[in-house]
Amino acid sequence: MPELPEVEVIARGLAASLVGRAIRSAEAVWPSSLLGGEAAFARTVEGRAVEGVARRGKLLLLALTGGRTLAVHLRMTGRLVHQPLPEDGPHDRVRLELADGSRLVFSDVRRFGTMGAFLPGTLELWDFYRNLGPEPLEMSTADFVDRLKGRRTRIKALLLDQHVVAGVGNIYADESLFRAGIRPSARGCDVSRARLAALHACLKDVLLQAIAENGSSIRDYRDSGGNAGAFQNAFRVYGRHGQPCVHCGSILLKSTVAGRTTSHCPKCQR
DNA sequence: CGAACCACCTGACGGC
DNA sequence: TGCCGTCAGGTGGTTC
Repeated sequence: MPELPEVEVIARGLAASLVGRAIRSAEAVWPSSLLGGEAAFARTVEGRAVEGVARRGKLLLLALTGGRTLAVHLRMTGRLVHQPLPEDGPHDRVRLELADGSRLVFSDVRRFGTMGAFLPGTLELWDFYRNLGPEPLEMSTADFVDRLKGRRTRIKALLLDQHVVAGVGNIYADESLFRAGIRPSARGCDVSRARLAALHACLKDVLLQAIAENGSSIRDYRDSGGNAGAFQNAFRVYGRHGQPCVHCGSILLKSTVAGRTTSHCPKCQR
């Protein structure tokens, strides 16, 4: 569910409401959602205060006192919500009771999401974290182009590969490729450097616009305050197969690329 | 190296 | 009403 923009919105919301608050206790309603054991998790976070909230790719990173890090990957249906008035939900997986009586809840219908607590210096040992590619909003266009240019893989699969670029998912892959006029099934090596540079610009544009609109809510996504986003109203291709292209009126096609449902315009994207 | 599958889970929706 | 197939913002592993 949440991709880079949604995770960024959540991180900003949590930074505003959580920094300075201490974790009194941790309760794992569904311990399998934790990386590592429940006891070690509780031991690492209990008594620690939140010093800052950041995002890396689709990962939420809460910096805790003592150099510890609480990392959360929401996968498809995860939510991380700060509740001033704690209220149990049917899909709560981990509940963190804060010293002021509020609660930080990690809930996740499909249970794909994970939460892990890391001691100083150990986050970098986690394969998923260590192998993340650069941030699309921070990397140079030259670096972006280089990472896609030499590859025979389909360009949409490259965008979705978190080792190539971190944070892009199905929505923003389709939307950025449409804006750049590139077919999702084109191979990286078959797209010119100029068009790859244009793709980087379009990707940054669409990510920034989505962040400005509080992310995209299709069914499950909610920000840290439990509110929906609005960028779903700005989709040009995602989920619109069978409907007319906003640019040329051609019927948008549906296909599968990298195992994911894909929508594109046969006329505007080459 | 690349692509096509399956797996992990639950819930919503459409067809019959 | 209810059963069944299909699909979903992600990632990881296997096989060919």
